[in-house]
Amino acid sequence: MPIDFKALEEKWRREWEKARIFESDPIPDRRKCFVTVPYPYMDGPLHVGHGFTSTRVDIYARFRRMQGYNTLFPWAWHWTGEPIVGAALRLKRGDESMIRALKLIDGVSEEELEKLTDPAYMARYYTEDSKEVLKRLGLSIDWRREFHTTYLEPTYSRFIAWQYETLRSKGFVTKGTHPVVWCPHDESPTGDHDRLEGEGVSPEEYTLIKFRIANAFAPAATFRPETIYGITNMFVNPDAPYVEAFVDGERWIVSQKAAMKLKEQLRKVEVLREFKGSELVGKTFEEPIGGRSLPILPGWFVDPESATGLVYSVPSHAPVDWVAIRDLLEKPEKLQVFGISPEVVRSIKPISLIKVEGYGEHPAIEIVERMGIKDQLDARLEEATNEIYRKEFHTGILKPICGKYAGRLVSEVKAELIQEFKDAGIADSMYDLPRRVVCRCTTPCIVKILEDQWFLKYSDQDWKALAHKAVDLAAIYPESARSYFHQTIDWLRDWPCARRTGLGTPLPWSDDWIVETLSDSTIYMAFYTIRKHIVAYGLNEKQLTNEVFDYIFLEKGNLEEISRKSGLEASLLKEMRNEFLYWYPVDLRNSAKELIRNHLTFFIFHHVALFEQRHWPRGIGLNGYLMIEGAKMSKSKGNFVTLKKAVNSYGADATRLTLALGAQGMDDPDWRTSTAQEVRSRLEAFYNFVMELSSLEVKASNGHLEAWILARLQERIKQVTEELEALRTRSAAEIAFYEVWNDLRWYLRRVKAPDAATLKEFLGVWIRLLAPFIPFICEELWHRLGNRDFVSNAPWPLYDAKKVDEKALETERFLKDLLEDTQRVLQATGLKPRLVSYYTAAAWKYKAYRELLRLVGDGITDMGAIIRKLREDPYLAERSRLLPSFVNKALEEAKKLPKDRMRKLLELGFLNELEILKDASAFLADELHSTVIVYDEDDGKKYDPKNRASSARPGRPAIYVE
RNA sequence: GCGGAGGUAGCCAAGCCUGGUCCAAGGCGCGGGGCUCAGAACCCCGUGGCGUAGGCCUUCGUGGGUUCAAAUCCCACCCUCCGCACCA
Repeated sequence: MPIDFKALEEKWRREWEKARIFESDPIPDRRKCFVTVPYPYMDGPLHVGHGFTSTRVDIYARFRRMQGYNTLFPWAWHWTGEPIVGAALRLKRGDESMIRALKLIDGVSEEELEKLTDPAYMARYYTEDSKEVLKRLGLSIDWRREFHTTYLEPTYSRFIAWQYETLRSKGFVTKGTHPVVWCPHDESPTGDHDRLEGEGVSPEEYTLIKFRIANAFAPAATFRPETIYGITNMFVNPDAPYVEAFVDGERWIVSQKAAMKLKEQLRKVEVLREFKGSELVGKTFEEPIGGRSLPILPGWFVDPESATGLVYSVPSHAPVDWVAIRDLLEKPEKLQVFGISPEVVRSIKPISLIKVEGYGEHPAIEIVERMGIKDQLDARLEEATNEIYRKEFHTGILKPICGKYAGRLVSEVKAELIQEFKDAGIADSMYDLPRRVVCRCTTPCIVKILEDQWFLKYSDQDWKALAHKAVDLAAIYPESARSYFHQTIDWLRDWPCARRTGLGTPLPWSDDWIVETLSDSTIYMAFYTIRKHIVAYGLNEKQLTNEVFDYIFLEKGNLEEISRKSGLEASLLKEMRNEFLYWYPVDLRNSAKELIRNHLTFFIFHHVALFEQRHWPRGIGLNGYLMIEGAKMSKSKGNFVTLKKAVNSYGADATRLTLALGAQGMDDPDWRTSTAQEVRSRLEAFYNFVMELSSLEVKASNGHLEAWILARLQERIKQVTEELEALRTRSAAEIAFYEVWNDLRWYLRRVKAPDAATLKEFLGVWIRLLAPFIPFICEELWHRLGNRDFVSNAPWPLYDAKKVDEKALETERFLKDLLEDTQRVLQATGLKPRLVSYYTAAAWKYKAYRELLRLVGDGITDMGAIIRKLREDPYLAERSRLLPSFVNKALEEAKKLPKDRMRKLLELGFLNELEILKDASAFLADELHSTVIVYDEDDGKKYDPKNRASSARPGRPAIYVE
C-alpha cells in the first residue's frame, strides 16, 4: 500500500510546532546539550550539502534529547559579505546566465526576479525560502532564537561591535599594511572567486638588485638574488617604455608600468621622463658586489609588465639568459642597430656559482642544449627554468665565489642573504603577480599594499597557545581531524578582518570599514542564548551596551549600575546571564571539513580570546563534502540539487536517511538519485512491515527465540548508542535500519508463530532507535503502536545486560552455521536433498574438546603434547585410537578461535546440540525442502550408511545428504 | 613546490588504530528460486576460481619485509583526491 509521506510529514511537523517540543529553555539540574552548525550564507537556496551537515547534527540532537538531555539546536542566517551584493548587481545588469539559474535552479518567479535586485530583499527571500525547507526536513530547531547578520539586524551588529571593541582592547586587533591582489577599477581586493583569470595567484615579493647607471639606480628584479655572484650583463627590452623617476627620493630607472605599480606599494614616485628601452641598450652599469662594469644588452624576452622590467643576466644558471646571449652571438646584426660591437657579447663568459648534482659547470647551458631550445622566445624555456631553479634551490650548494655564503645550501641562505643585501643598501623589493590576474570586471589586477588595514592578530604566539589548548580539551569527531586544527593554528597569519564593500557590520571605531564575513561569525552561538530575550522583550540595540554584554557573557560590572544605565531590568539581565551560563559551552559544532582552515579555527581563536575556559567549545564534528552523482556540485555544471527539490521528490525522511547513509567521518558522501529512490521504497516497506507486525495478535510461547531476538536487540541498542555518541551517523543508521531488520527477519523465519508481546517490545525499541534518523515515520508508527506522547521525546532505549541471553545467541549461531555448512554441501554436490541426517558429536568428544580448548588457551598448541595430555584421562584413554584424527581437526579450529569467544565457550559450557537440532528439525526441513533426522554419534541404532557420524565435532555436527 | 588524506570484490562502502572470529559486514546491481492470475513489493539462495561433502586455491593499489599468522604492522614504488588564505 503506498503511503502518503507528504501528508504524514506535514501532520507531524504541525504537531511538533503546536506542542513546541523543540523550544528549549534552561531547566536547572537537568543536563543540557547545545548543538550548532555554521549559519548558511543566503545568496541562494540551500542545497543537499547543507542538508547533509544539518541532518547529521539534527540526528545527534534528537538522540541526545531522547537520552534525556535538555537539547538546544538553534539556527540563523549569514548575510555578511560581497556575493549577495554582487549577485543582486549582476541581476540588475540583466546577466542572462544568472537569470536562467535563478529561474531554473532556485525556482524564482518572474515577479520576484525584479525585487531580487535589492540585496537585502534577496537575502530575505532566500532566508524565508530556506527556513520553510528546514522545517519540512524535520530539523528540531528552536526558531525563537533565529536571526540574521549585518546592520539589517541592529542587535546583532551591536553584538559584533561589542566583540570587536573587546578584542581590540585586549590587543587582538591591530592595524597594519599588507599586499593584496587589487582591482584598480573596483578599488577592492580581488579574491580567488572574483577572478576571470589567475586563480590561486598571490602577490610575490621580488628582490630588486640596485645597479648603478651614472647617477641613477636600475633595480633589476629577481627571485634568485644569490645569483648576483654570477652576473655578466643586464637585459632590457628595447621596445618597451621605461621611465626615470624619483622613488622615495632616489633616482630609479624602471619600466613605465613598474612606476605605476610602485605607487600602489607605498612608494613616493615622481616620474621625471619617459624613454624607450633601446636608449639603455649598449650602456654599461656597475654591479654592487665586485664593482665591475658590465654591458646592457637587448632582450626581447623581457616582459615590461613584470616587476621592474629589468633583468640581470646569469647565463650559467638561468636558461633564458644563456639563450638570449646565444641569440645575440648567432645574429650579431641585431647588435649593430644599437651600435654594440659583437666583441662585447663574445667576451661574456658564464660564471658558475652553484654546484648542483647531476650537472656540470653551467647547468643552464646543459639543459638548453639537452632540450634543444631554439631561441629566447621558445615556450619550453619556462620548463627548463623551473627545473634548474628547483634543483638548485633544494640541492644546490654555493661555490667559493659567493664569499661568506660559500658552501651552504641555496634554500638555507636565501632569506638571510636578502636581508643582508637590503641592510647593505644594495637590494630592495617590490611585490608583483607571477601570473596575469584579471578581475571579474575584466580589469587586469595589480598588487596594492593596503594601509590602515585591520587585522586579527592570529600570528600572536600566546593566542595560538590558547587555541591549541582549546583543541586539546575539545572532543573532535572524527579524532583524526584534531591534527588539522593544530596545523591550521600554526599556519594562520594575521587576518584582515575588515573590508570596504559588501553587507555587514561597520567596525565600531571606524565605520568606513565593515567587519569581514569570516570575522563576524565566530562567537555568535553565544548570541543564540540571549536572542530569545531580545525578541520576547523587544530589546533594541541602544539598550545592548557594551556593559550589558560584559555582564551577560563575562559577568563583569555592577548589576544595578548596568541596569540603571541601560534601562534594562536587573532581573532580565540576570535571566540572560543565566541563560548564557546554562547553554554554554557549545557541546557540538559540526560543519564540512573545509571550514577547519578558516571558520572553525577562527571560532576557537575567538572563544579563547573572549571567554573563560569553561565556555570553550566542547565538541567539534567534521563531515565530508557532498558530491552529486559522483561529481562536485556546481550550479554551472547543472548538477545542483536544492534541498527543497530533494524533499519534494523523496520526502523528508528518505532525504534524511539517504544523507545519513551517505558517508561517515570526513569522507565525501555521494548523493545519487537511485539511492534516494531506493531508500524511499525501503521506507515504504518498513512502514508496511511494522504496521503488519503490530497488528499480529499471535499468542505464542516465550521461548528461546524470543530470548534470542531480545538479546540481539540489546546488542543493537549498544552499538547504535555508541556510534551516535561518537557522531558516526552512517554506521548508526546502517545498524539501526538494516541490521536490526535482518535480525527480525531471522526471528520471523525461525519462529512458527511470532510472539505478539515480544514483537511489541521489539518494535517499540526499533522505532525509537530510528527516530533520530526518520522522525516523521517513526512518530506516526509510534502513535499507531498506541503511544500518546511524542517519540521525539521518548526515552532512548537503554542497553540491558540482563536481557543478553548468551545461550540463546550461541544456539542460533550454531544453527546458522550448520545451515550454511549444509548449503555448502548441497552446492558442492549439486544434490536436491531427499533426506538430511545430522549426527551430533559423541560425549567423549565434548570432554576432549573442552580440555583441548583449555590447553590451547594456556598456549599449548603442539598436537603430540595435547594428545598425551588427553590420554591422562582414563575415560579418553579408552578412545585413544580415535583421538588423533579428532584432535587434528579440532586443534586447527581452536587455534583460530578468538580469545574472548574461547573464553565464552568455556564459561558457558557446550550446548545440548542434540536437543537443539531435534527442536529445530522442522525448521531445518522447511529450509532445506527435505526430511531431516537427527542422531547422536553414539546412538547404536542410527542410520549412517556412509559412516559420516564419526566426523562430528562439538559445534559442528556431521552431515549426510542423500 | 609545501602540507594532508586515501587506494578493499561489478558499484557504493565497513574493517586497518588494538594482527588470528576476514573470501572480508551492510547496501546496490546481477543470476536463480519462492509468493502471485501477472507484475511490483516482500522472502530465501547465490554472486573470485575449482570441487559429487561442509574443502582447497587465489584475492584487499604494486613489490618487498616482520610474524606461527597480515586487508590490518614496517619499507619502497605507482596512482587518486584535498588545502595553500583577505573569501563564503
